[in-house]
Amino acid sequence: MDYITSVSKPLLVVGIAHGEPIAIFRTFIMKNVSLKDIAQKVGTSISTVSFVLNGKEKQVRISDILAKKIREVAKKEGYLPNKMAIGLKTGKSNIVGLVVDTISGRLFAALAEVIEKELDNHGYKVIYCSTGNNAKKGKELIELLYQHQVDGYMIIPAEGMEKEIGQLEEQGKPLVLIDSYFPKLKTAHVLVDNYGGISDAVDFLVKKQYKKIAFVYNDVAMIQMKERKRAYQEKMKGAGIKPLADWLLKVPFADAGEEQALKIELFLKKVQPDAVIFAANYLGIHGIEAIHNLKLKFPADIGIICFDDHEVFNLHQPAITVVKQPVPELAKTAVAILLAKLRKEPSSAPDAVEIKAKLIERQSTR
Amino acid sequence: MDYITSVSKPLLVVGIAHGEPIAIFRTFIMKNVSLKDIAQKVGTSISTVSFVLNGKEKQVRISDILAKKIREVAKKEGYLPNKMAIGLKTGKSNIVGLVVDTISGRLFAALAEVIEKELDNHGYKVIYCSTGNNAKKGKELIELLYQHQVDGYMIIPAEGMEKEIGQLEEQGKPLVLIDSYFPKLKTAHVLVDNYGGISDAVDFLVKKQYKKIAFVYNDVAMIQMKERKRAYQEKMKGAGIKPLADWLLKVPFADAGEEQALKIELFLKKVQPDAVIFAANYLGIHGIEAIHNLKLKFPADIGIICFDDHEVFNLHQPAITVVKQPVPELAKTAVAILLAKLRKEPSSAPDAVEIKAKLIERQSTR
DNA sequence: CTGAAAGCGCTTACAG
DNA sequence: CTGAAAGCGCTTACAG
Repeated sequence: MDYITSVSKPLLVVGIAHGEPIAIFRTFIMKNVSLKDIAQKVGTSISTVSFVLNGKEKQVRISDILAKKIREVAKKEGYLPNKMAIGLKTGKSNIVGLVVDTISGRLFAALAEVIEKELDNHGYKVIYCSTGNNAKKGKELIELLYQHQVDGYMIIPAEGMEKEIGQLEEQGKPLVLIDSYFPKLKTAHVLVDNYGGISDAVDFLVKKQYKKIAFVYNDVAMIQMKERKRAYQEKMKGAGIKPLADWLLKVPFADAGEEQALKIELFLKKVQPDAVIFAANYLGIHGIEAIHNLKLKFPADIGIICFDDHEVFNLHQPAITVVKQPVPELAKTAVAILLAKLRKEPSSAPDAVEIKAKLIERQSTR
Repeated sequence: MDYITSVSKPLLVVGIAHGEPIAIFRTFIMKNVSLKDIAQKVGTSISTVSFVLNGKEKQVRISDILAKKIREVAKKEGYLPNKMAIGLKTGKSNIVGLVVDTISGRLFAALAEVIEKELDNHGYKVIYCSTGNNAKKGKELIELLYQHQVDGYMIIPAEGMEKEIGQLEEQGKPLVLIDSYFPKLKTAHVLVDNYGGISDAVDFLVKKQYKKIAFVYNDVAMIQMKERKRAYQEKMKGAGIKPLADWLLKVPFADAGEEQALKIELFLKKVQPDAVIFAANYLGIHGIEAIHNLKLKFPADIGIICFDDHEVFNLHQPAITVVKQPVPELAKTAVAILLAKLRKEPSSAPDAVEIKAKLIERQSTR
């Protein structure tokens, strides 16, 4: 590790706040203060303290003086309830588990921000976990969340998670899937209108007189990708163009980035399409790399359009035309469904929602 | 919501797995099976079951037959230990809390992936939380993690979290800061060599004969940004160039993206530097927008260099020269420090590490 | 070799 | 108006 430039070993710091008098910190120090401690200090019982601190003093008719005293002491001592104990007792955690495929994906980042904010407004915290599209990890994570008594689940499902998701459902756990679902299960889900999005892309390219339109997708055998592919094939046929088998390129999801770019490069070189649809944003990114490497220019040499937007596409010169997923709407809708389930409301809203994607024309098509 | 395209209300699914016989699911169903249940089924005591399931059968000399039986029943019943109960009893959760500023940032995404994998190898799961650079939220999140008996903390500190971080330290909680730290506290931390990184950038530009080098930074009053600014000022002076006050632009972190781009645009228009250093990657992204809007070309009209890499910079044409943070090394080092603390090892490694950044020349400078 | 019992920190009927 | 007590599901000395 010749990387390390400068190191220093800090002093052992015990109870000292550098530059600050220790007394100030003492007041706010987080100790393991329990209800028992407070009860003793105040000279009352644990139950009374619990009632007051949970705002149930009126129901149980505890005197204002006592209640006030209890609150004061709790504050002074810096009481923080032990969530483990509460969870064990009540079976509730006020936590929602969000399971995603990869944490570095754009979809996740955009989703997470909205979901965290929305759920926070309702008193729920979010735990994130990522499966890396690995079935075993997915199973483990769901079990882990289950063991931690998570109240609700939001899952971007991956291959191989069908069984665990089915089990959560059987248990009646509040659960909503995002971005995909398993057709065999009737789990609540919200996702983009994949079929419609790719249909729009094909229509758009056909109207622009593109003829040889290629389609680059991945090997994730989930409904969202299947729908995109189906839309491509049906719409092409509808336009009177029969796409040859070799106009389609399936890039393994697990391949390294450079490997994917290389495969796309070879594909484009061989097939020489006049336009390409990339069925996922990361494929589009690798596609741009490939096109750069081939020294092709777009839209002059080739037209491109990508399903799902990304910062890169907007900033690129020329900017890339995309089919944009309404990610904030997806997130909000999913949260709304989950909240209804958490509240055990007779969900008035539909439990299976598709939201339209929107084609945004930029400069990567003629 | 005219966005909604098609909706359908699934059947109520209770104990039915569509297309699969119910019996198959029954076997694996996640019930709330407890030690007590297993003890009853086997006809032994809770403690014996606990010992066996925790692999302590040898220590306590439980007969192989009994142990085997217990394991069988546990498996058949789908026993999953209640982590709340374990946590309450042991005070351990096997969870590490990772607190970041924003979850959609590149730094977070790259860090999270490495951290999750490394900690997973050691039996720890990760909970992510984001503060949105809001001091109040930061405080709440640390408290929340504390209440959930998290075993260790990895924190990208933001302004206003000093007190809580000091408290964690006083409590002797395993804790390591990433990307920044508070000079007054001696908390373990690992970050990039900010001073060296910007120094290299200035040297590089000076060597390329740039004279009027501007510096765009933000108002986050944390050490990492202060160091970057200090490096700019000192190195410019060292090169015999006295940067005027108006060569520096401080962009409020809280501003919306377009607002930031606009401020940078006006700044560049007014100051007309021949090169700009952007002190954070998102500033560079807004800077590129601004430069596009001004119809300037780089490197012809202006040279640019950005602290911290981003997908956008590599894919942009021309690609942007950057000072790259060694994010995986940061993450690995931080995890190593934290693990030592979790194991209560007399940390042999240094507790304060700076890792060198690396200048990557691309095409945005002449 | 195995079990009864205490206790982690809470909540919440129940009794007074 | 307030307190004693049971119990959530575990772990772990302790006793036999």
